[in-house]
Amino acid sequence: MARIKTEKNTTRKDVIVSKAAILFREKGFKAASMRDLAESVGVEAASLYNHIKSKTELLHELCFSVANCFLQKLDEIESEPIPAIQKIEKILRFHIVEMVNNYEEVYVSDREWKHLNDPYLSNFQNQRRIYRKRLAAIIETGIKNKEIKPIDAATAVLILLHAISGIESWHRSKQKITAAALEENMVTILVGGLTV
Amino acid sequence: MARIKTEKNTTRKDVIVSKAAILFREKGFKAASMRDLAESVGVEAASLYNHIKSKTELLHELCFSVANCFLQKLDEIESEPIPAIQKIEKILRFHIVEMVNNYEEVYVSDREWKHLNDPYLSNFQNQRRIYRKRLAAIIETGIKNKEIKPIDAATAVLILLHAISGIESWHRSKQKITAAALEENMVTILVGGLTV
DNA sequence: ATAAACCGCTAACACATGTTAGTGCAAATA
DNA sequence: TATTTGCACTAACATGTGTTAGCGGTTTAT
Repeated sequence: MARIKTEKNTTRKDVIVSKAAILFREKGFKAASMRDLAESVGVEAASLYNHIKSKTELLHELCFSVANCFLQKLDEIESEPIPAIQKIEKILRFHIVEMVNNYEEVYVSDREWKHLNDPYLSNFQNQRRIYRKRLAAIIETGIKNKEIKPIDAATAVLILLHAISGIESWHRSKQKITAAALEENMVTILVGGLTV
Repeated sequence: MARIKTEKNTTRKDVIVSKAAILFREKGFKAASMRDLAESVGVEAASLYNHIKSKTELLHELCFSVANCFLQKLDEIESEPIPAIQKIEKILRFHIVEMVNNYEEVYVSDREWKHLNDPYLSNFQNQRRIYRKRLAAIIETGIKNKEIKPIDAATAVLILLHAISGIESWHRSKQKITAAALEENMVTILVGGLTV
């Protein structure tokens, strides 16, 4: 009957959500059972329900906390008075750092959102669509200003975002280069690929 | 008691595998049930087992047929007497075309292989690792020959492969540019990003 | 110290899952 | 035509699933 151990400023629910992220990443949302999660938290499955409403609630929390984090940063960067290509680079770096540091959450948000239920699902998809449109708009500005090659902006966004999700492979690989080196390499290739 | 309809030179198993690809892509392997699959084939769930051994067998078939296809092409391109950067471009174009044309299969192979069981799982992971090493070797040759920027080859591979898997978004999007335009844009950005 | 809130437990549920057994019709083969 | 094989069906099973009910102890607040 040992309680879930919490560190300072974290609720027991936080602990569960964060263990869920790890589990959902490694097995996928559907394949991860509440009994698995319970075991990794150190408790019986039914006990989880003293803290959460349902399994999907865990997915909501993960998906939307990640989405909000990126949206907020985009707001910030969009309003800075710098060239478009620098905005793109900043956003790219932020994505990379987030993917490196909050791997589990970001990965789950990226790959498992399909299993959200409406209305969360449509909501999430909308947010995502709008986010990409805003990125595309920045790129188009850069193209107008001759900072960026005249390419299809939507395609560029697609490449950027998916390349970032490739950091998953870096996380899993044995001989990792440092996170900083990874970041520089990615920026070199991707920003280099966009720049005129 | 209507039989599964087959077209010329396709077995009933082929029909099942190919419906499975569609289903696995849209719901994920775990979330797609044999009853779902049966319905999409137009038959009762139990009837599927007259043609296949198990649900995972479907995943084997999909994953390894895609993997073999790419391996074979790599063999071919590797032995051509052309500069490294051109080899990379050729492979990239091949990946793009495959992802555009055999979307379901390639996507499933890329995202759902986690749910394979040993020994298939280790096998697949090995093939994948080796494939990436071979791509990295080509890039390293290109770096030595001053065709390609001095970047970390493994990171470049990771970006290339994941960028390609982003074609998923293109498939889903409403206002698609043409497949040919997509290919050119991707090559411009990615090969451009690698080239010195 | 007493009351109240918290929280982990056992037991159980309703249901979906992959899969097997066995039956009988229809197609292919002889 | 006769026979064998192919194949779809119904029924069922064993297991894993998310989740609820209700008990009793522990921590927190009064």
